Amino acid sequence: MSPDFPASTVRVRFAPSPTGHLHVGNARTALFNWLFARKHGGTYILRIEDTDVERSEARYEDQLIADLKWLGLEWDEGPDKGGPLGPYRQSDRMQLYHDYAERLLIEGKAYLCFCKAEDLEEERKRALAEHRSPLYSGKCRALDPAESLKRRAHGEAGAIRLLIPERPIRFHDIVHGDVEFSNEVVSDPIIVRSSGMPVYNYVVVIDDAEMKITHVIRGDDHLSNTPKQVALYEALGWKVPEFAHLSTILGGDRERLSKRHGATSIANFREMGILPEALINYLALLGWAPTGGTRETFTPEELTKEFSLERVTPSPAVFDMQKLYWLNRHYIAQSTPERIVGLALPYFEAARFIAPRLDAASLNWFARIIALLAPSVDNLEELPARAAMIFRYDAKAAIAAPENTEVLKSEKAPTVIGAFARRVNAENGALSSDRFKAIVNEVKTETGAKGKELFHPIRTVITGAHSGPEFDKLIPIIEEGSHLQLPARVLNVRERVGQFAAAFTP
RNA sequence: GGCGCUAUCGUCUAGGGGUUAGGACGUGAGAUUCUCAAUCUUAAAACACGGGUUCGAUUCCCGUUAGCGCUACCA
Repeated sequence: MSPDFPASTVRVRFAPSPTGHLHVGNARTALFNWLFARKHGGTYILRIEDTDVERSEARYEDQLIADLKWLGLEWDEGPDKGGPLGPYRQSDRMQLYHDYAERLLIEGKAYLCFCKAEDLEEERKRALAEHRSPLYSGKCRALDPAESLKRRAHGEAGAIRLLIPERPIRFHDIVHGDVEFSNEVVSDPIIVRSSGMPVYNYVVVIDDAEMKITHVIRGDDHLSNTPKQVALYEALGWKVPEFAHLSTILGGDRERLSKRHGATSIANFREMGILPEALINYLALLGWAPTGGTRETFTPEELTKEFSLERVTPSPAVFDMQKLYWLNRHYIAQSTPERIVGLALPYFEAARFIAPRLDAASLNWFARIIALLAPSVDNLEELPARAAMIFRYDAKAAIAAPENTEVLKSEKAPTVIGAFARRVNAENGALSSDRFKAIVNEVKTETGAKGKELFHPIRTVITGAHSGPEFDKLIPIIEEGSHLQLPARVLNVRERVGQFAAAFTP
């Protein structure tokens, strides 16, 4: 905890650009801001940074808000909620940026620059080619301010540049410690484009200061921008906030996590059936560890209690899907069965295994399938594939499947299948799991097959695969399913055996 | 190119001037099960390299290397 900021005054913000889906890096930044605010009884603000008009879209803002809410990271002030220091969308704050820029101009802390963008680009390229730093020459720095103002009044378009003082810029970062940049590498940055549109590094300072942000917690891709921003705070005579720059999240190849690494947006994880508490828990462990470093599972409340920015690691972290899955399995097991059933339903509807709005009997039956399969999946999206052998049965495909050839070509397979089929056909009514067991025992005695050589062929006949869930629970589910109204009728055991026997020629 | 940030098992990390360098995921083995998955038990697995400082360095300092970021009238 920072001694400079009494608990009640802590104000932090998450400030995404609505230019795409919320991805894991941003979500982790949002989470750490949220945790820090909650921990200190502070205020958590959502601000939309839409100054890049070409890339910003309203639909992304809605998506962002939906993703954040799904994660449970509710904010206290924001564009949808309002608050005392709004508006919370940068496109609604243009007058403010304009006013402060004029003030800086009048006070001589900034100056007008009439250099052409093409010329600057040319200069830049030349500097790079000659292995020099591509810094602004400072040409317009020498212009007479009064003269510049006059030129602007006459319609000449000019950008506004901040005057960087001739001394090193220092600031403190909670995760990186003291950081120092030479003023020579900053060079007078443009704060307002010649079009009148202010740039990010400028508006972020105006907004953070106006919104009384005490701790700027964001990705470390902004670390190199921070000296510009600190210079701006100082030019405006404002208190510089505390910074905490969070490390980058990388993919398995140690490159910055991106779409080609697979699922990276929060929406992706939700769609694949990752529970929000699992994702929150995983994200918290990416770059942070509790005191002692031996505990892995935390509810959001527990995280709030344990969290501290001082324990955030500065080094980049590789995203590990397997560990996320492990946490997801943990939270699936912790969840109520009703919740998992509710979350699983849409996947089965999409697979056309069930129709929307199940009747009570079907729902009850469905819940038993989920109870049987959910404990062993990484995510909910895997469920329909695991349950497919209940809903669909294709004897010919099972016989043709390469992974079954070893089982079906085994010495005892034909006799086991024959003996099993004969007995199942002799049964009347639904096959109970006790009757099933008795039949298997009789087949065992008759054929002398036991263990895998007995069960693998039987399992293949019933499910089309030689591995799967326990028969004890599976047999009743299949039998009862055959009486339900479903998009495609579930075949009972006898029907399966019949179809298999008809198609099977040893 | 310049500047900055980073460096403990494959991965996420704890730790810290003297430790059997701890935990977790994953991996291997065993248990359980007809089987697969899950689960439980268990094992293997790390201080990037080179110089200092020190009685002693993985830990502190400096370099090297590597990775990443910034270097825009993008955010």
